[in-house]
Amino acid sequence: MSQRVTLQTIADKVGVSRTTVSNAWSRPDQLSDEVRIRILKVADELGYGGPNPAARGLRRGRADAIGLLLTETLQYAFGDPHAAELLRGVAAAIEKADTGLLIVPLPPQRGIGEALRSAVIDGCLMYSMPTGHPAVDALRHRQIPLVTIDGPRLEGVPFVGIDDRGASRELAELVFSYGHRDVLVLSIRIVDDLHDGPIDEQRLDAGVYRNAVERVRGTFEAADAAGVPRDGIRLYEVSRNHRDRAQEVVAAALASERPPTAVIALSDELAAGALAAATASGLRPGTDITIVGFDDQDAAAHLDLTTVRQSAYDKGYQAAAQLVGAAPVGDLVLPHQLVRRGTVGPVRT
Amino acid sequence: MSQRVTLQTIADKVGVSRTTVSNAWSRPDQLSDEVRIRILKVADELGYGGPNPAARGLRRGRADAIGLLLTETLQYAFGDPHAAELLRGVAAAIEKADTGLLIVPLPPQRGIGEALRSAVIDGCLMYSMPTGHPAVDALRHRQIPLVTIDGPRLEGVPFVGIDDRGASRELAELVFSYGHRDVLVLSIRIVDDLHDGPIDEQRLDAGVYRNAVERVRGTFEAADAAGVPRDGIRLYEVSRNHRDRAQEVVAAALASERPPTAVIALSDELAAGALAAATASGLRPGTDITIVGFDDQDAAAHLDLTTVRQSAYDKGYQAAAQLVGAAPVGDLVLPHQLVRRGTVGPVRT
DNA sequence: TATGGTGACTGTATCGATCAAGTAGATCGC
DNA sequence: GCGATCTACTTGATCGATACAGTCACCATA
Repeated sequence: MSQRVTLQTIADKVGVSRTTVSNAWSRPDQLSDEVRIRILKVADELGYGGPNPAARGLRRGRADAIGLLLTETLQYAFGDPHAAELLRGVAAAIEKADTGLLIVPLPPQRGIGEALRSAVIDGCLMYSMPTGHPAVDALRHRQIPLVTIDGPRLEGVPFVGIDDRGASRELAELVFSYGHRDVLVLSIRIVDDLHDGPIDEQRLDAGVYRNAVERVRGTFEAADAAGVPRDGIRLYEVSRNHRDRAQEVVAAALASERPPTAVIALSDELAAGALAAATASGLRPGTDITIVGFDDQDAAAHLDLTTVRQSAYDKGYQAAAQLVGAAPVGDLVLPHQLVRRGTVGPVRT
Repeated sequence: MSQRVTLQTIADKVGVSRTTVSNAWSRPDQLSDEVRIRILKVADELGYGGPNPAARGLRRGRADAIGLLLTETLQYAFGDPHAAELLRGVAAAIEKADTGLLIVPLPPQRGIGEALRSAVIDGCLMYSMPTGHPAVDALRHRQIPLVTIDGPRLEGVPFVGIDDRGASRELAELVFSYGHRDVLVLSIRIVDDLHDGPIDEQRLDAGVYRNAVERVRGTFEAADAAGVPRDGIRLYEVSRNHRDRAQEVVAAALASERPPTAVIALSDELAAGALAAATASGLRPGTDITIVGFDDQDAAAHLDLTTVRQSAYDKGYQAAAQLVGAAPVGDLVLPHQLVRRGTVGPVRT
C-alpha cells in the first residue's frame, strides 16, 4: 500500500494495460471515453499525479524546457536592468512555445555543478559567458542546440548580439569629432578575475568577455582613425558593472593632474557613475565634460545621456526563438543605434 | 556508427561494464585511476557528453531543480520590480544549494500546458497564484514539496508571506486617524477576470488573490474600528498592477462631484499612479490629499510615499530555502513595517 | 462467405542510467 | 594456513513511461 503509484498500479486496478493508461493522458483519442473516465477516476482515488516527468522525458527524448546559463551569480543577474530586459524577451518566446526555462546556477569555483549536470533541457542559451568557461565546454559536449548571446563566439554555435565593435566605434567617433584628445575609457569586465584598474593591450588580448573586448577595440579603431594618440586614452576596467565603483574611479581621475575631458563608459551603468562623479565635482555634462554610455537602458533618457541603443529584449527573444524552433537557426546581428543626447560637447578650453 | 553514444557504447569499447563507466562520473572513488582515465579518454573520442540527465533523474529520483509558477505572464513578471526582487531571493537560495530553477509558463487559457506536465523538478514554488487554478491542483497531485508565496493558502502546503491584513489595517488606521472619511481604495487584482472597476462585497468574497483580499479586509477592519461609514469608502479594483491605469482612475475620481480626500493604494505601483494624478490636478500630496501605498519598493522613497515595507527578497529566499532543505518546512509570516513619509496629512477643509 | 477496414486495446522492447548485491583476487592478521 | 577484509570490478534488477507492432472483435462490402 505504501508503494508508489505508477501506470501499472492503475492498469492492474482498472484491468487494462499500462499503455492504455498512458494513453488516457498522452493521447486521449486513442481510447474510448468510458475507459478513459474509469482510468482517471481510479488514478484520482489512488492519488496518482499524472505521468512521471522524468520517465516521460527519458522515453520521449525531449524535455519541453530550455536552459539558460549566465555569467553572473544569479542574484546579481536578476537585479541588472539589461539582464532583466533580456529575460523578458526570452520569456516571451518560451511562453509562446509552451516551454519551460531552466536557470542554472554556476558554482562560484568555476566548476560545473550538479545543477548543470542534471539539467533536463532540449537546448541552452548562454548569456555573456566568458570564453573557455568549463560549463560552456560541458554544454557543447552535450549534443543539444545552443545559442550564445553577446558572447562567446563559438564555432558551430549560433550567436545573437549586435556589432559591438562598430557601435562603439561610432560612439567614440562622435566623441573624438568634438576634439577630445584626453579620454578616459571605462570598460566593463574584460577578464574573469575581478581585477579593477588600468589595463594594457596584453590584458585586452587575454580578454574573455567578447562584447567588452569588441567595444574597447572599436574605441581604439576610432581613435586611430581620428589620429588620436594612444597615450591620450586611458583604459580602465571596472570588474563589476555598478555605478558606485565607476563614480569612485572617475572622481579620482578628475582630481588627478591631468583630468580627462571626456569619459567613454562602455555601459550606461558605468556612465551613470561617471555623471555622478562629474556633477559632484561641479562639472556640467555636455558643457564642462563629455560623457557617453552604452545600452540605452531606461535610465539613460532621464540622464540625458548620449549612448548606443540596443534591444536586450530582442536579443533574448530571438535567441530563445531559435531554440524553440520559432526562428531559423544561425548567427543574428541585431541593429544598434547611436542616440545623441545632451552629455556630449566640445572640449572646454 | 550513427548510433547515439551511451554508457554501454563506451563500456564495450573499453572492455568494462556499464556500471563502471557510470562510476567514472558519479563515483570516481569506486574505480582505479587507470581505468577511469581510459574511460574518460574513450568517452571523449566518441563525443560522449556525460550521463544523460533524463535517465539519471529517473533512476536517482531527483532533479536538482525546483520549479516556479507565477500568476502572470512571464513577460510581465520579469518587468515587475517586486517579482524581480523575489527572484533575487530565490536565486540566492538555489545558488547555495546548487539547484536549478525551472520557470514554468502557464498557457493563457488557464490550462496546464506541456511545460508543466514535463517539468522535472523536486519541488515547486507558487507565487501569488489564484485560488482554484488548475495548475495548482495539478501540482498538488504530484507528490512533491510545495510552498506558496503570498497565496493561496492551501492545507498542508507551507505558506510564506506577511500579515497582509494586519499591515493594511495599520496603514488604513493611520489614514483614518487624520480624519479622512472619504477614501478611495485602489486594490490590486482580486478576481481573475481582468475586470476593472468598482467592486462590492460579493466580488470580494469571490476573490481568488489572497493578498489582495486580505489587504482590502484589513482596510475595512480599520474603517469599522474608526467608525468610518462604509459608504465613505469607495473600493476600486485595478486588474493590472500598473501606474497608468491607476492614474486614470484617480484622475476621474478627483474630477467627480465628491472627490476623495485620501487614496489608499494597495501597491506602490498604484500609489505612483495616484500621485501622478494628484499632482496633475494641482494637489500637493500630504497637504491637499493623502496617498499611501504598499510594498515600499525602491521608487517609494523617491516619491516620499507612506507605505508598508515588506521584503520580497526574504519571501523568495525563505520559500526557496524550504524546498532545497536549507530551512525548516512550514508556514512563515515575515515581518512588515509601516513606513511613514510625507504623503499623509490631515483632511484639508 | 470471404475479404478488408477500423476502433480499441495488448505485449514487448526500449529509453539510459543507477543501485544493491555479488564475485574474484589480493592482502592481512594471528 | 585459513578466515576476514579490501579493492575493483560485474550482473541483474529497476526507475516509469512511451513507441510500435500486433491482435482481436466487429462491421461493411462484394
